[in-house]
Amino acid sequence: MGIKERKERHREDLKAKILEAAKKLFVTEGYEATSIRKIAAEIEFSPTTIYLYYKDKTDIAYALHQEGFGLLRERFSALAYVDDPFERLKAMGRGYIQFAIDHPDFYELMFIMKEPMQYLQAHHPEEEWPEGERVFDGLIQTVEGCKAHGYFGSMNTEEMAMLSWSVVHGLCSLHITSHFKHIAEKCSDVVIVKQDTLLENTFQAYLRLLERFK
Amino acid sequence: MGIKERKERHREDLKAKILEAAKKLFVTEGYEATSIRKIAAEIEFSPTTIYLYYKDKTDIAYALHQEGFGLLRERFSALAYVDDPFERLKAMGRGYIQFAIDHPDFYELMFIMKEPMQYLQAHHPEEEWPEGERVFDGLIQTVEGCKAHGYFGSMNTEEMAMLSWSVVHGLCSLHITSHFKHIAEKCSDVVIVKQDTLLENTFQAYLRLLERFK
DNA sequence: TTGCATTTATTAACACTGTTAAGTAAATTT
DNA sequence: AAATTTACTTAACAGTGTTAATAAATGCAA
Repeated sequence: MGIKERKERHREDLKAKILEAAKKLFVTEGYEATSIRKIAAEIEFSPTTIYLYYKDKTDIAYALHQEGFGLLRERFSALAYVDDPFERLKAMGRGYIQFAIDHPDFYELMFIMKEPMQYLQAHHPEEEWPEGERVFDGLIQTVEGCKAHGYFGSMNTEEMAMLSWSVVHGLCSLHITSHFKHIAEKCSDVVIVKQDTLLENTFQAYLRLLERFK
Repeated sequence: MGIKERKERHREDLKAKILEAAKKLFVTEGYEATSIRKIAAEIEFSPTTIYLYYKDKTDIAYALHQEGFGLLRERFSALAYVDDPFERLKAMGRGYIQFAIDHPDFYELMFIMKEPMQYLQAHHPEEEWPEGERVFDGLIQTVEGCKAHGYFGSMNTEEMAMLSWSVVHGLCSLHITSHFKHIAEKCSDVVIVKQDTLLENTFQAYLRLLERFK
């Protein structure tokens, strides 16, 4: 009974091809400009065929959102071997920021846009955002490790993780939406010139704050 | 020569009426659902008339963005009389968070969406986002006051302001885009139940961090 | 007051968008 | 060989932002 399997394979192939085309358009032209019709043209199928493989556009958005998390995890995977948890926490923060700079469109899809989360809520209400949880769990464990090494004495682990995430996300989010750019000129204290270093400096200010807790 | 003035008044009136209609739709149905045609129907004009008063849709987005900043400043104005700068800083943070909870759609337009900033860049490249700068200046001055009272000893003022903004924006942004909701369940340490208190608790964790600097 | 010019608003249209219902052709099963 | 399922397409709906061309209202000079 290999026919059914061959068909299933073919189906998976086409689904992957659609996503590949969507990704290509998304990376080069952004999410809004990535229309169903353009994806269809890219793979030389009719637009309605897309709907046989993806429920709607938010479904594709979520699939791309998952791709983005794959890239982020790839970056973080190298940090698993950093033994000192505080060093790891710092490196995670830098890695997160660098990811946002390197892949602003993916970052937007993963942490700024509503569409992927809307899809999750609408079509899989039972599942709890596995991609996000997986990364957040890594953060929780790192913070836990920091506590074991004498950092953040009285602080709640989850709150500390949440705070660390909020800091770097706040920075990345304001950077990507170009809110920073319009405020950065004010902060031209000779030192701060490049926008990226403003991100780094603010993040380092946060780290200095944390180090006080040793 | 009062005719020209009367016309100008009439023109301003209609421009205001358009914005009022846009605001009404925007608040009740969100930005995406606020179409030019709907705004036009609301004020009983043809859709193209809108373009005689606003360049394009991002122009309207920016006008609403300004309205939002008016609301935020209104909230902050009451804090000008809080003498202790650290108390003021804390209150500003809480006020900012509460604003995001009370007016999520405005918050989105002000700090998450790209459209208003795009309009600013495209049509007024010389101006430097006056709304944002005005609020940020208030923050800078408050941080400066904190330093004068012995807080944040060695820290750079701008970096400290940036960090404070990033923390609260990170929290609000993740809250509004409903990224928190899908992670919050994991943090159900008996204590943390409501999502809003998770925001408050994380913010307080940040404040505890800051207080160490006294 | 009449005729002309300017301002203001409208109609019609372009080029798109996501999405669905209905129809067709090919592959598979009976 | 006939019937049925699967895979895909065509046509269409209902909307979007935006612009060019046109009509109506207004102000001003003769």
